[in-house]
Amino acid sequence: MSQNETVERPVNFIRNIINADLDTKLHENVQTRFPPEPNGYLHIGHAKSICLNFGLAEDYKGQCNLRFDDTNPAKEDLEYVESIKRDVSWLGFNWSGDICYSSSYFDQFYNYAVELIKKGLAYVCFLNADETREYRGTLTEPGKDSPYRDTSVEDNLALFEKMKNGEFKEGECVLRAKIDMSSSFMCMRDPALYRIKFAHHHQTGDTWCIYPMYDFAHCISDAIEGISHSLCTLEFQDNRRLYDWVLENLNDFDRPDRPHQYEFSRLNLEYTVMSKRKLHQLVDDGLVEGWDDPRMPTISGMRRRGYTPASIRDFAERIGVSKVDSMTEMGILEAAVRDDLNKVAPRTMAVMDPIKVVIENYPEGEVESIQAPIHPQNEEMGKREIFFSRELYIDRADFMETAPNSKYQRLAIDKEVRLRNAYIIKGERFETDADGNFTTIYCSYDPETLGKKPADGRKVKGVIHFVEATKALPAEFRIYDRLFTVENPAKEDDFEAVINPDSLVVKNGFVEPGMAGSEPEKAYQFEREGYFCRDNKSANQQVYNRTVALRDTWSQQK
RNA sequence: AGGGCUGUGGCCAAGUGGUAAGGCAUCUGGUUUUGAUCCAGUGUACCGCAGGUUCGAAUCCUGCCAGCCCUGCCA
Repeated sequence: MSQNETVERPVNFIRNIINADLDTKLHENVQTRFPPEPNGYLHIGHAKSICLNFGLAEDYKGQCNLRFDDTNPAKEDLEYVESIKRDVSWLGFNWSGDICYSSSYFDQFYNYAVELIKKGLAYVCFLNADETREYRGTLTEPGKDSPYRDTSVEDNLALFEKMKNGEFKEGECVLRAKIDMSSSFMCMRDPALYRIKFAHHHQTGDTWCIYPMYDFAHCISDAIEGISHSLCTLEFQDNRRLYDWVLENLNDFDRPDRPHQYEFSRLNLEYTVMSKRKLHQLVDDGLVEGWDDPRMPTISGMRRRGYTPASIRDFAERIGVSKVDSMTEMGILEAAVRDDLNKVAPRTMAVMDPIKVVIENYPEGEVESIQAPIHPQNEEMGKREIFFSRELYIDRADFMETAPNSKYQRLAIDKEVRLRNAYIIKGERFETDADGNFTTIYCSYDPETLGKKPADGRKVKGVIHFVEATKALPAEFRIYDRLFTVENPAKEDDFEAVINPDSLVVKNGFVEPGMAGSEPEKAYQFEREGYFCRDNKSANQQVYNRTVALRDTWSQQK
């Protein structure tokens, strides 16, 4: 085993390759890169790639670049480069050195294209898009050579220069690699290397009117940056032949330690969509509030929802890396957040669907202060002040007139229950409105049960949460659920038709007064309910987003 | 015979010839002023199927089946 190998992380096929390359001294160190195209917001699938690339660099004491793959100005925008930088930083990763842009290598790409032309390996082709498609052949039939394939090197050089100088119209011609029109790899049938676009580029302005294609730019960018292991997703497996072809035909890069591409499977998560196109569509069609809607699988959405960087990194580690097309259960993501939040989230109580409770034997006008632990398993987090008085709120779900069975542990008439952090109370009677909904529950309390069990030894198993009515702060709760009703919405003809109508349910209730100064994005556990954070877009109001509910083994049992 | 990949318990995923890790989920106990957490325990996995090689195969060979990707001047 290589001494460079670390023991903490789970093994995967990429680590095996790296270990082998280090052992054979093919590479001295590990250099990776995360290469997003700035044409949308990052999502949890990107997070998997970010954690992989940056994680590898960290573990092997190598480096990882953040490189914007900005070769198509028509689709890209500065807004996206800003959001991507923000998301990567938020996840806790530091790119090595300055941010990289493929566009900063445009001069070099141009020169390498000239090198290929001079070697007779590239030519300017005037076939239009339709003709090119016809000439390409099909999956089962070879293509045929372009009539421009045998243009002389001198003419190609001149033509390519004219392309650069804007002497041709958009779409009039492209620079193509001269490879093999009968290759079984479609991407090897004389692929386009450069196309004309009179578009303003967010980095290079109007300097260029020709832009390199992904397959030409990506491998060279990797090589320029000295990337050792270039990791991408499965759909680029065929493209690897072109990646290799380009580098092997360029004098600067035709060497054993040039970058090599390895492909892993992209993340698919149940009940959501991961393609940028579909995510764009949800935003554009107004089906969600925006890229950072807490129901979106985007990094910014998850952040607003209350996910932490630690939980996302842990998730990435838990799902591993392989080449299998897979569909990951939401449960793994949820388990990862719960594990993190359970440790760090201060506990507090919130009543999201309030019913008034009147403690009839409690003195009128009196408000009692109680010190409650901020985290029952972690004394060091200290205490918080909560209140108790004659009037309280409990959650509607915690009261029934009569217990349905012996397992019922909540409040009912003639049944005792513990109020979390406070006294044991007993249901006495109730009032309803005209529709039969409970409006007020009248209870009695046992004054000898604050912080202790009943002296007579009677058992009170149930515990419900509450807030004191006069000091409670009104708050809005946004209860989020899966965005789609089916496991794999991408498979639907119209994925927007299977959006979960209950993916957001808004409730209005109360939180403890101590929540007045709660920070946006900071995780709290509303005891017995779940993990919540103050919405980062509603800073002046008491608005809480539910990150994830507590694990519930009870409601499933019926 | 287009080509490239992949098939290990419900979901992820180790394993690369020596007799199937781990996580999530499930279920069962215990603790508990969160039906949470925590603790302990819990799986007959025909290792896609069928042959073959071998003392021995998830691992090697052959054939088959299934799924995903490839015919953008997108990435």
